[in-house]
Formats: sequence, structure tokens, C-alpha cells
Amino acid sequence: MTNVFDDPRITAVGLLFEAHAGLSARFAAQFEEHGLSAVEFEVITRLARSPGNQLRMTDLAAQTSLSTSGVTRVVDRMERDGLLTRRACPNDRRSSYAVVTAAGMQRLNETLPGHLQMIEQWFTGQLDPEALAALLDGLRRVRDAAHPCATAGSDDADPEQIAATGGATRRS
Amino acid sequence: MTNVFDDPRITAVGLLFEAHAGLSARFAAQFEEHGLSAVEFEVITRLARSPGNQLRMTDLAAQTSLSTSGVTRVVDRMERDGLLTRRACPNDRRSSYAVVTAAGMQRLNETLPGHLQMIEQWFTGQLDPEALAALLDGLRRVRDAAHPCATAGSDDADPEQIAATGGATRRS
DNA sequence: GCCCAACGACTGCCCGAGCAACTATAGCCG
DNA sequence: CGGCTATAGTTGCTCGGGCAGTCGTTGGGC
Repeated sequence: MTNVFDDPRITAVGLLFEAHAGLSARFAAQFEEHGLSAVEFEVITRLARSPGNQLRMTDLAAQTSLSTSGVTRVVDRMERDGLLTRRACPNDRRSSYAVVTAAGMQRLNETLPGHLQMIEQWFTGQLDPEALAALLDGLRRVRDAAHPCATAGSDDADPEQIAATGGATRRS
Repeated sequence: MTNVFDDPRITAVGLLFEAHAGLSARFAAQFEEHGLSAVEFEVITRLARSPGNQLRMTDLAAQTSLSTSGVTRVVDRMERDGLLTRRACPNDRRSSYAVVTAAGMQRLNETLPGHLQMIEQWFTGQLDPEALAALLDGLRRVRDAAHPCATAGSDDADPEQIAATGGATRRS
């Protein structure tokens, strides 16, 4: 062939994207065993790690890859399933919190250990600590360079926190 | 906090997923400048690198992250836009080829250099060769472990070939 | 040669998500 | 206080994509 498409740069993104796709698929399968989608898992995780197991809808949108309308709908579904509740914000009557219910916490506790196990099985456990550190270091640089901080206006947050599945962004 | 969510495994997937999201967004923006979506770019690239600039619909589906119905529709759109054509397969009257038109090749040639430049700018150029090699090596292992070869029954294809020009994030 | 299971492509239906429009509230500035 | 703009959340519309069902075709078994 000897064409342009054998460019090492193309191969590089191919590797990154396929690794991502592969892991996504594995994770999604495990989430589904517990009746969750990937987005729902992310939502419930972000909430559970926030003070009071709750976040305002906008902040939740900022921490996830969703738009605010997307958050509205995901919270709709999860509220219908009893995993979340909406709670009015005392200070600002425009805002409302999404709160994890007891059932939601239980669901998360059922799902999380298996999830960590899968990460280890398909990702971190595939490499010796040294190689893993090198991989993560490279990823961190790429992430810092490419990640659109403007994604939801939460660019003031510590990126490392965001990477680690969400830091509670304190704004306003 | 000292909670479960600071687990290094979570941080690791966070890095990988955010790097992917960041690059996807950058790439998508550049594709859009040329009137292409990420999926369309992947489709036209896979076709252009194949002998005769063509592939059967099923094979195209196998190489992309799309289902066969997804391919049907993407090819519909691109045929409407004049980038592709369908051609009947002489041997098997069930099959049809998707072929890149001259306009399609031109569009690709307009898009590709900028794309390579972006890869370099946001990804490969962020690391010195040694670190990049380490990163790619790690990614390759993770990809080999986690990537679902069964994705579309094309497990006989050279994985490295498939890796090249990985396109959009699949649903998951 | 005939039949039937397998296969390739396409279509109907549904779902999830984004954008833009809308409503209600908040805060500012006069 | 009255008005004006910005903000939080929701909803209508649209679009892309998957699943499952359909139709035509193929090839193997008899």
C-alpha cells in the first residue's frame, strides 16, 4: 500500500480510541448487569462523592459530559427508578439539587466493586507499575493539552480533580 | 474526603477517557470545518485506504464502530452529498460496494493534512519520542486486552490496521 | 433441480442527547 | 420600589444510531 494512512500519527490515535472503545464496552456490560447505563453510573458517582450526596443540576452538568437538558432527562429517569430525588434549594428557588437516595447508594455499592475489578482486569492490571505510570503520565499530558476546559464553564476547577471522576466544583 | 473515589484506578480511567474526549472534540471541530462528522471521516478514510477505494457495506460496518444499519444511513447521507456512490457487486447480488467519488477523495485530501497536524499538535507532539513510545506501548496492551474483537465479526483482520484511524466513540 | 438455512442490505420504531425557546427566579441599578 | 438582565431548569424539535423485522439472494444438502 505505502499510502498516507500508515502514518504513525494515525496509528497512535487509533490505539487511544480503540482502547477507549474497548474499555467503554466492557464497563457498559458490567453496568448493565446492575441496571445502569454508563451515564447513569457517572451521574450517581459524581453525586455520591459530593458533600451531602447531592449537587445542583447545573453543577452536575458541568461535571459530566452532558448538557443541562441531558441532565434533566437522566435525572428524570433515575428519579423514576428511585435512585435519585430532586430537592429544592433553600437559597435559590431556581435551583434544585439531585440527591442520591438510599436505594441509589445501595445500587452504587453493588456496582462499584465490580467496576474497580474490571478496571484492574482490563486496564491497570495489564501493565507492570512502571509501565502504568508511564502510560498515565503520557495520558495526563495529552489530557491537559487537549481537554476542552470550556466544556461546561467549570474551568476554574483543578483538572486533576476533574480527571479523578469529578471534583465538586465550587462556583457562585 | 478519604473515600473510595480517590482510588487510583478511577483516576486512571478518568485520564484515559478525558484524553479521548478532548481529542474527539478537537478533531470533530476540524472535521466540521470541512463539512464532515467524525463518523463520516472514519468511513471515507476506511474506504480510501481499501483497494479500489471501496468496501462492501458489511465490511465497512465491521471496520467502523457502526452497525450495518448505521452504515446504511451514513452512506445514504454521504451519497446524497456526492462523496460516495453505491456500486453493485458483480459476484454477489446481495452485496453492494460503497465507493469514494472524486469529490469524496478531494474532500478527504482537504481534510487529512489538517487532521494529521491536529494529532501532532494535541497528541503526539506533546511528548518526546521516548515517552510517546511508552504511551503507545501501554495503550496497545490495553487495547489488545480490552478491545472486543467480536465487535463485528472481523476478527481475522489485522488489529493494527483496524487500530489506525480509529474514529468516533462508539455508543457504549 | 429443489428446499431451506444463512447472509447482505434496507426499513420501522424507539431511545438518548443536543439546541433553542420558554418560564420562573435572582440580583442589580436607577 | 420598578424595571432589566442574567441564570436555573424544563420542554419541543430534531437527529443520529441501534435493534429487530423484512426482502431478496446465495449456497449447501438431499
